[in-house]
Parts: sequence; structure tokens; C-alpha cells
Amino acid sequence: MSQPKTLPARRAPSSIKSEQRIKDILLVARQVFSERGYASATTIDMARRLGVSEATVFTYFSGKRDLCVRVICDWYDEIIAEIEATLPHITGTRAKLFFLIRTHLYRLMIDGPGLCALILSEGRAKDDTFGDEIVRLQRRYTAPLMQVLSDGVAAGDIRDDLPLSLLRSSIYGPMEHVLWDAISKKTVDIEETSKRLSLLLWQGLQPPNPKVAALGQLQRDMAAALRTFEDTPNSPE
Amino acid sequence: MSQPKTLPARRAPSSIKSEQRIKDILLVARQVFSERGYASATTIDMARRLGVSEATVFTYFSGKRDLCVRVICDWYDEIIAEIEATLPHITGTRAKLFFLIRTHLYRLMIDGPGLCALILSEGRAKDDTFGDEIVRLQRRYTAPLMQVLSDGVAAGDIRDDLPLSLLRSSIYGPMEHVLWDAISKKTVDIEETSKRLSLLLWQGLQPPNPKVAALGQLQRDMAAALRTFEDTPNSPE
Amino acid sequence: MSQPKTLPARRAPSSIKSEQRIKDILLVARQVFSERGYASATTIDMARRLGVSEATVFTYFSGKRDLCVRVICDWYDEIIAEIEATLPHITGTRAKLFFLIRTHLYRLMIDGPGLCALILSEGRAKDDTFGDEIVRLQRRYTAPLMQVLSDGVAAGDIRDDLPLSLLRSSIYGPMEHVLWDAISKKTVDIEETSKRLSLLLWQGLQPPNPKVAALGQLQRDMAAALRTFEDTPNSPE
Amino acid sequence: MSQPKTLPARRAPSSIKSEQRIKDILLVARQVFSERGYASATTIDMARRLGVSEATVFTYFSGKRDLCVRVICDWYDEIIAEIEATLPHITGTRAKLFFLIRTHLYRLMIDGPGLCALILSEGRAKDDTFGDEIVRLQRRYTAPLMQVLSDGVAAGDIRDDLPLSLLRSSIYGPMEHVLWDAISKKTVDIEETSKRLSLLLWQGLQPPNPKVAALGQLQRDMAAALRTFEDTPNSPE
DNA sequence: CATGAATGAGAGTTCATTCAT
DNA sequence: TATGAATGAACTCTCATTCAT
Repeated sequence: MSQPKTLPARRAPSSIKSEQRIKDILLVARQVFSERGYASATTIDMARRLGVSEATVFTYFSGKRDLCVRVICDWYDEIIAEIEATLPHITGTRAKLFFLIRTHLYRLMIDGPGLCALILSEGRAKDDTFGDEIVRLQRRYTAPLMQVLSDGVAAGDIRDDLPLSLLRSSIYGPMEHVLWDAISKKTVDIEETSKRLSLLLWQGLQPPNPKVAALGQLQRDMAAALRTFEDTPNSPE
Repeated sequence: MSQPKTLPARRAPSSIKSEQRIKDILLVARQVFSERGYASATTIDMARRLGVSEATVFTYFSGKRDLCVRVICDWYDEIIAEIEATLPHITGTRAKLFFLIRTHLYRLMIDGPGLCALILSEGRAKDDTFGDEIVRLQRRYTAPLMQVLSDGVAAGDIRDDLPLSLLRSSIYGPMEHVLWDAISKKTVDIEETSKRLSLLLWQGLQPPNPKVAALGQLQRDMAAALRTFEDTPNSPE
Repeated sequence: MSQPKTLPARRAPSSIKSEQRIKDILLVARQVFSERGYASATTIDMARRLGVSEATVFTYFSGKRDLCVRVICDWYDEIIAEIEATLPHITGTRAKLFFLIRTHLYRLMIDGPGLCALILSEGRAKDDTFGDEIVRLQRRYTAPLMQVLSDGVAAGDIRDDLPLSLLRSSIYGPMEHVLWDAISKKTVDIEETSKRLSLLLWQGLQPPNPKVAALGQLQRDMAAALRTFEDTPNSPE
Repeated sequence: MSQPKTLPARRAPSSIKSEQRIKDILLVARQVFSERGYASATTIDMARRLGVSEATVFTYFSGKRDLCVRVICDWYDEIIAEIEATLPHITGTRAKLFFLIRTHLYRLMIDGPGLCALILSEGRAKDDTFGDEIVRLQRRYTAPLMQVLSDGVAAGDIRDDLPLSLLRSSIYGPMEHVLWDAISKKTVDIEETSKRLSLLLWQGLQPPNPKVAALGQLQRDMAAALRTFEDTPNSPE
């Protein structure tokens, strides 16, 4: 788990009760930041949902910024832990990719697109509102996918005619969109959507098959030849 | 152009000078909202960049919200106009798709990911912060792509085994990611990136194996036929 | 006059009305800071005395700190202007000294010991809460006195056996004390007090007179000699 | 020792351990108040330096105000005890004055100008922030000096043409200034500074000219007498 | 006896918005 | 038309203080 960069405002959290409070606050903060974004989220909103005073929030976190950093870091910590624990046991480029897609989609589903937007929008702040802690986590988070991609390229499973970063964007990009779509519907079938997305992406990622292209050409040639043949009037007997 | 839902505060935009003012304000507002997001953007920032007083902004727009809605609507208006003007003159599913991708990417490039984030993040606000005007525009904006996709499916150019909405997400999703990547680099080659993205997506979108399998079958059939033909001894004269 | 280091919060003060507001605020701020010290002074207190909202104060000054710096700087500006305008026309070390004492005392009288404490206490903050602007002014303010002192030493009017800084402290120190005393009484006779203080300090500052000391010694020697003489029994004739 | 005006919050200080705690707290409180002034000092700062919780401080003192009063009172108690114990054994107006100056300067040196400022600034609060306990101590503290001065006047050692309060201010005033100067330098030679300040002040305090004039007259008389004596021709034997 | 935990009251500061001129 | 001026409302954050354990 990543360590918090700034210490709690006034007290060291030690007891079990404290730890629970911190968890509660982080949970609510995650919700509020998700729903309203960093700038629009308010500490009083969080406090009210928790049923405590605002001061209590500041007892455990040194400020709004700190709280948000913790929320984002924790999110990364969770998904990174999940990936790093399971991915090594999966074999096959396609299977690994499917696992990453499903895991990512699952997380996004649970936390909602708001948190996703938070992480993307606030994470890319030009001013380093949030320390480089987050940048480090971002890199660590995308590392497994990049590894799978580059291994896949090396093994000939994945096309090598496009930059990896483009491939990465092609995988992470759709997922958020899928989620935003999904949020409007009642239910989302994560398993089914993961499968479908994998299907689509896997096909796009595969090395362009020259054989297939050649066959397409052949088909066209044949068709033309046939047409020519058919147009040719029969020779008189 | 889409009409603003709320009328200007006090006066109808009539004179030429007024129209120019409005344009200037919208231009600056677009910049500021792009750079800082809705909540962090301030009217005084806009006023200062314009070299006018805050009050002037409120003379032409009834409030920050109204201004932001106009900015977003105008953005949609522009890109929709561009698409609706050109797309009909393009033939071929693949060419249409490429055009849509390039146009979208180009817009994103010009306006930056900030505006993109604004449109995505603020556009999806669950509270009715921004009227349903925007929802309508969103739908109108994606309509051409959906049409191309469904036409493509009908023509057999595009796979029919996946929901259209998933296909759409697979196209729009990567583009934002590409842009966020791009922003960190000095230059982005829109043309090249568009081509590459098209390559990847097109391959993913195409009807899956069956066609290839069919072609493989065709090849085999042809080969057999040829062999039969070749094996047939010439009839003696 | 020293320029403000930080610009007003949101607006440039230009019109006559604005300037008056600024003056009013500075006047009240001077009072409040004087009465309660920097830390205990509150912006809402100032606003209430002015009969305006707190926000108005922040319209003209970028913050409490800025306001306090301006108060202190203005105080220095006033007294420095007064001194630099008049001192050159005064001749004689003693007369100059008297002028400086009276002027300083007068200022202190008008502004009260609170402002004096503010300037001394907050001005010496180890953290540079207030920029070095104030340090510069402090130096400029004490410069004339130091000049008078060193000139006086050179001319033989002032003793040269003590460091100038000690002399300076001996002059400025009592004045504050005098004022703190004075504040409890109804009236203070600045002219009279200035004269008396000058009398005392001037005598202390003068070169210790070796002649006087020698005379004191002579007196003692003579007394002893006389006693010896008197004790000596008369010789019989 | 002066009694605190308000009793400890819940319990009488009885056990030895308790008394030590109280001393520790007072010591740290003195430091913190010295460094930051009353308003800017915080109880948590004290608690942290003590390594105890904030609540502990409030177990022994009923509040911040109470604590500060105790700090100031204790400071007075210490210096008053020191003075009242030693002063009676010193003879001679000049020696007594020197002792008072050195003692005061020494205290100031040890406790720093911060405490001095605290005592002066907070002590003079017009609101009854701190009871009149402190006023009583202030009077008791300056009493010995006033006694020395009035005795000196009576004995003809000190000029009688100026109010005693002015003389007092002339003594206490410079000392603080000296200290503020001193704080910026590395070391301060208390003994040397005390001597110099005594020299300066003593000269200022002495009865003015008449004595010098008298001595001048004496010199002249003596000279005349001597000349007469010398002019007298020796009687022949 | 000590403290972990909580908080009410208030501080400084920001900002969209109004309105008389 | 444009704006100088003002502000109410809300925000983040601090801190002395209380109290059950």
C-alpha cells in the first residue's frame, strides 16, 4: 500500500476505532469526489454524510487535497494489488488481456465513472496539485498491460505495426465509454461486456493477416474472371 | 446553430458590436473552462482576459452555467456542422469511418483535452446542472457514426455480432486517451495517428472469422476444381 | 511613499471613491491592529466598524497580511516623510535630537502604543511574515537618528566611548515606555515630556567630562588633605 | 510565589508528580508564548513539545488564558524574588542601579525578547483578558527601582528636576531595545552591555550642571588660593 | 491520571451575482 | 452599454475546549 504523503492533521491514527474512522471517511470521500469532482466536492457534504462535524474530517486528514490524494491512491492500490496478484498465474496473451479488461471494467463498474473521471481529470492536472505519487501509481498501474502487449508483440500474437501507446489507448479508452453508457442502463453484464470487448479488441490487435488479404484479392480476381468468362459469348460449334 | 436555452440577461443580441462581444466572451470562456474545468473556472478570470469587467460578462450571459452551456453547445454545433456537411460526400464504410475519426481527433487536438473533459464530465452531471439541450446534442453528434456503423453492418462491412453501442465506445474511447497521451508530447501527427487508429479499429470491426473461413473454403474448392480440371486428360482429337 | 507589494485582490483602485475607501479601510485597520495585535485582529471586526461586508475589505486588499503590511508601511512613510522634510533645516546636534524625540513621541501619541507594539512585535517576526519591505523602512527610519548621532560624535558633541546602537536604544527605548505610562493618564504633555526626555538623554549622551572627574578627584584629595592637615597637631612654637 | 487566580481545572496539585507536570507545562508554555505571542501560540504545540495530549494540559490548567497568566506571574515572581533577595545587601545608589539593570538585562537575555513582548503587549490589554494580578505584579516589580530612584534623589545622587516615572522609563526602555538589537547578533555580552548602559544612564540621571559648576568654582577658588599662597613671600628666618 | 476522540465557534478567503450610475 | 462597487453565501481550515473511557 502506498504511504500517505502528509501526516494526519493533529493526531496519529493508531487505535482500531481510529482506523475505522479513517476508512469511513475515505469511503464517503470517494463517493463525494466521484459524484461531484474535486472542485465541487465539499468537506461539509462528506461530514454530513458521515454524521460527524467537519472538524472531525480534518482531524484525520490534513486537508481536502490530502484526502483526495488518498482516495485516488487507495483506488490504485486496490486495483494494482488485484492485478499483480492474479496476472502472473494466467497464461496466454489473449487470456491475460481478457483478465485485464474484465478487472478494469469491474473496478470501474463498482466505483462508477465519476471516480474514473476524477482520476483521469485531476490526475492530469498541469499544476502538480497532487504530488507525483499519483503519477508513479499511474505508471505502475498501466505497466502490466504494457508488459502483456510487448510480450504479445514479441510472441507474434499482437501486431507490431502500431505503437504500443496507441494499443494501450485502444484498450483503456473504450472501457470508460462503455461505463458511461452503462450507467444510464439499469444493469450491466460485466462478464458479457468484457467478453465482447475482448473479442473486438483482440481482433483489432492481431497481426494483419497477409493470407486473409490475399484471399480477399483472390476473391475479387476470381469474381472478375468469372464475370469475364460469363460475358464471353460461346464459341460456335 | 442550436439556440441557447436561457436568453441573455437583459438584452437581445442585436447590433454587430454586440455579436462580436458575445463571440469574444465565448471564445475566452471556452479557453478558461477548458483549462480549469467548470467548477474551478472563474468569471473574473474570463473578464480579465477579455479586458472587460465581470459585469460585462453578465450583461451578455445570465450566469456562469449559461455561459458554459453555450460553450459546450457551440462546440457541438461546430463539429456537427463539419460532419453533416462533408460526410454525405464520402463513399465507402471505411472511408467514412476514417473521416469521422480524423475529424474528431482534429477537434480534440485544437480544443485540447480540457474541453473534452469538460464536455464529458460536466455533460454527464446527474443533477440537471446543464439542461437536456446537451444530451440532445450529444445524441445528434454521435448519430452520424451510428448511421455509418449500422449501414456498415447491413452491407456486411462491419461485424454484426456486437452491439452498436459497444462499437461506438470502441471508437470514441481511444481517441480521448490518445489525446491525453499526446498532450505530453510536443507534436502530434493527427494524420498519422488517425490512419493508425483506423487501421486498428477497422480490423477489429470487421466481421470475424466466418468470412475468412469461407474464403479459405473457397480457396480449397478452387484448388480442387483446378486440380480436377488439370487432371482431366485432354480428349484425343 | 512606498508602493504596495501586492496588488489589490480583484480590482485596481483608480477612482476617487476607491481611494477614499482604501484610506478608510487603512484607517480602521490601523486602529484594529493597534488595539489587538496582528493575530487577534479580525477582518470582520474591521468590516463591522466600517459598516461594510468583509468581502469589501478583500476587494481592496489581497488579505489580512497585505493589509497589515500596508498599515505598517504607511506609518513609516508618514513619519519618514515628516523627518526627512524637516530635519535638514535644523542645526545643532542637540536641536536635531530634540526634534527627533519630539516627532517620534508625537507619532506614538497619535497612533497609540498599540501600533508601536505592532510595529515592533510583528516587524521582528523571525519568519518573514511580512516581507523585507518593512525591514528596509525600519532602517530608513532610524537612519536620520544614526546620522545625527555619528555626526555628533565626530563633532565632539556626543560621547564616543559607547556603541551607536546602544545610544540609539537609549533614545528609542524610553519613548515607548513613556507612552505606555502616558496612556493611563488622561493627558500627556508631549512638549514638556519631550523637553524633559531630551534633557535627560542629552546629559547622558555627552562626552564624559574628564575635567569634571578630575575635579571630583581633586575635591576628594583636598578633603583628605584638609583632614590630614586638621588632624596634625600644631607644632609647639 | 503568587497564587494563580484561577484554580486548576479539576484537581488540586498535590502529589510530587503532579507538581513536576505543572512545572513542565509552564516551562514549555513559557517557550511557546515567548516564540509566538499569546494569540498565535497553540495548546497543541505545547502538548506536542511535552509529548502529552492536549487534554493533559487542560487537566492542570483551566485554559489557555489561565496558563498564560501563570507564565507571566511566574516570570515576575522569579525576578522579584531575585531582586528582593539581593538588593538590600547592595549599598550605593549607583551600585544598586547597576544591579537592577544587570538583573533585568540578564532575565531578558535568558527568556528572550518574546517573553518580554508578551509581558508588555498582553499585559497592557485594555480588555480584562488577564486579571489585575499582573498589574499588581508589575507595580511590585518596578517598586525597587522606584525606591532606589527616590532614595537617590533624596541623597542628592540623582537629579530632582524630572519626574520619577520618566527616569524609570529611561531605564527600562532602552533595555528592551538593546535586547531586540542583541537577538540578531550571535552573542551578547551582558556584563559589558550592563556596564555601558549604566554609564550612559548614570550620567543622564545625575543632578545637572550645578555640581559641575560648583566644582568649576571650587577649582577656580583653589587656584586663586594657591596663587595667593605662592605669591606670599616667604618670611625670612 | 491521561487521553483519544470529537466538536462548536469562528477565522480568512473566494466568487458569482446584483445594481446604480 | 459598460462598469465600479458591493456583498451574501459558501468554502476550507484552525483551535480551545469537553468528556467518556
